Amino acid sequence: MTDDQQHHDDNKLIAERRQKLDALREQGNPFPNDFRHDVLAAELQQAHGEKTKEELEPLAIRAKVAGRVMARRGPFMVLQDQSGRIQIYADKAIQQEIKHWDIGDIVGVEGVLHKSGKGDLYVMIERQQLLTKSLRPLPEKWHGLTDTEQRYRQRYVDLIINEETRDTFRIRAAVISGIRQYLVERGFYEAETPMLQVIPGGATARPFVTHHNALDLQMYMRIAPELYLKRLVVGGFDRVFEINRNFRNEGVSTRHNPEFTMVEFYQAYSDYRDMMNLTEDMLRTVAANVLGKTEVEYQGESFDFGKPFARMTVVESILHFNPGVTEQQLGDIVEAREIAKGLGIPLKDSYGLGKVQIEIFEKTVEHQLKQPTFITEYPTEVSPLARRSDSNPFVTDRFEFFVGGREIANGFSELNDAEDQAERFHKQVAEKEAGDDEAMFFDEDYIAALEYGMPPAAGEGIGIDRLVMLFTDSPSIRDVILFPHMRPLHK
RNA sequence: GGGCCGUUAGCUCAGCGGUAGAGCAGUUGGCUUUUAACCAAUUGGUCGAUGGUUCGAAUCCAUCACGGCCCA
Repeated sequence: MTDDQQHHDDNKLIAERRQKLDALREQGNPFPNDFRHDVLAAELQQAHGEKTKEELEPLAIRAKVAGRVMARRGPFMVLQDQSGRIQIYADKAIQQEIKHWDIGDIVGVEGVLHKSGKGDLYVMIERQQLLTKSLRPLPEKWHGLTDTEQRYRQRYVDLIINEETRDTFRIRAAVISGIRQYLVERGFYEAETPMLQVIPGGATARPFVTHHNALDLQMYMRIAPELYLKRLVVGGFDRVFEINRNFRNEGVSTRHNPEFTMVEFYQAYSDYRDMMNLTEDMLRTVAANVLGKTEVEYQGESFDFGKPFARMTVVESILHFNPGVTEQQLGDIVEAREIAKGLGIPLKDSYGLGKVQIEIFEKTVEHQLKQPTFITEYPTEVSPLARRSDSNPFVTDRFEFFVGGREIANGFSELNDAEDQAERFHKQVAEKEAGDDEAMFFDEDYIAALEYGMPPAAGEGIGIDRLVMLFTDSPSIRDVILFPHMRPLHK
């Protein structure tokens, strides 16, 4: 596209700004990079916001601030930097000099800090520099950018204009660093395991398929880091974790994005009960540190991370939320199938009792688990990587964690019996061959690792996105992912 | 994949068969310690796209695109 066409395509607002930029070019480089701020807006507000005008004036505090012009109010402008906002004031002479500044421009300003009659801090401009000309007009100052599609497609605009969006991603960053700090303080090593895998393992899900040209090899985007992290436990990393993306080739919804962030961690010489205790303490700690409290307000409901989390088994929870159902019925494959059919759950012939129970659980219990709740004793049939319960081989030493009716975490005592693991893989392969494209592959090397011996261990994965949704009162997972996936626009 | 809803100025939205509108932003001027600053004037549009119905379509119908919510 030629310059002429480019200019022709601009609307009038952009064309006007482009003319100002052209004028700046004639005077020199319009994109200088020699201004250095020495303080952030929020630092000024925090240090001096409470001072009276009389207290502040004699101090004659000098400040260099830089940021984006967000509003104009007579001789004042509002500057926004990463930390917050500060006003700047231009006398008549300076006003003439900065007449070409537009809302959205990035500027640097130096002067003395003052307080206005109404009690707001401002920097009285002595020297000023336009650092970057903004060519596109920002959305409206009062309503901000509300169009969901544009907020997701142009997140940078959303971040400039909507403070709630900035807050959401600040909290996200704080949650991730809080979890990282919690684990590191307890002796966990952070690891990075392959995102490109030849055998996608560690979960039952449809993977993304890709191709490595040089090796001429079909590869998969990982669906979980689990099997690699447990190889590290075999290798002697008794406490290890990874915070990174998983990819699952599934639909998108308010709760699902094809790539999402998990923290997975493994701890040798511990079991699933230790993991539940750790989870409870970690989430309580992170909530307190990030939110300043342990009650979480979410979409009109309140969830209390301060109280001990409820714990019940899969069967107990089904009985609790289905008063007409008895434990005997749930334990019988024929009767359990009848119950599921009565609930309108489609069943495959291949489903065993454990799978049927979980279908009933997901349909009738999951969405009702509002307050923080651990559900334990998941059937072995649906837990191909978890250790069987010593007292009841039908179930595993596994739990899932729910808040607000959503699964947030999944953990278990690890299966470290190589022969049992091989058998479970064989079952998965049989299911895959029967048409279940979510079933697992047989991972020979993982079996080999277990044959070297993995210490008794437990591990867990926590869905970061869903946790951040809770902590930021976000109704959609897309609100907590900076650049959620969208269909490309044509042309 | 199915159902419902949406797409109009840079942004937020009215208009729902008869000349395309408002607020903010922009431009010009005034004011000059403002707080969604204010006052006056003013610019700005393939009404998502393509077909159709009609004397006449932003408006009704169909198809498509993109998005949202709910369901599978």
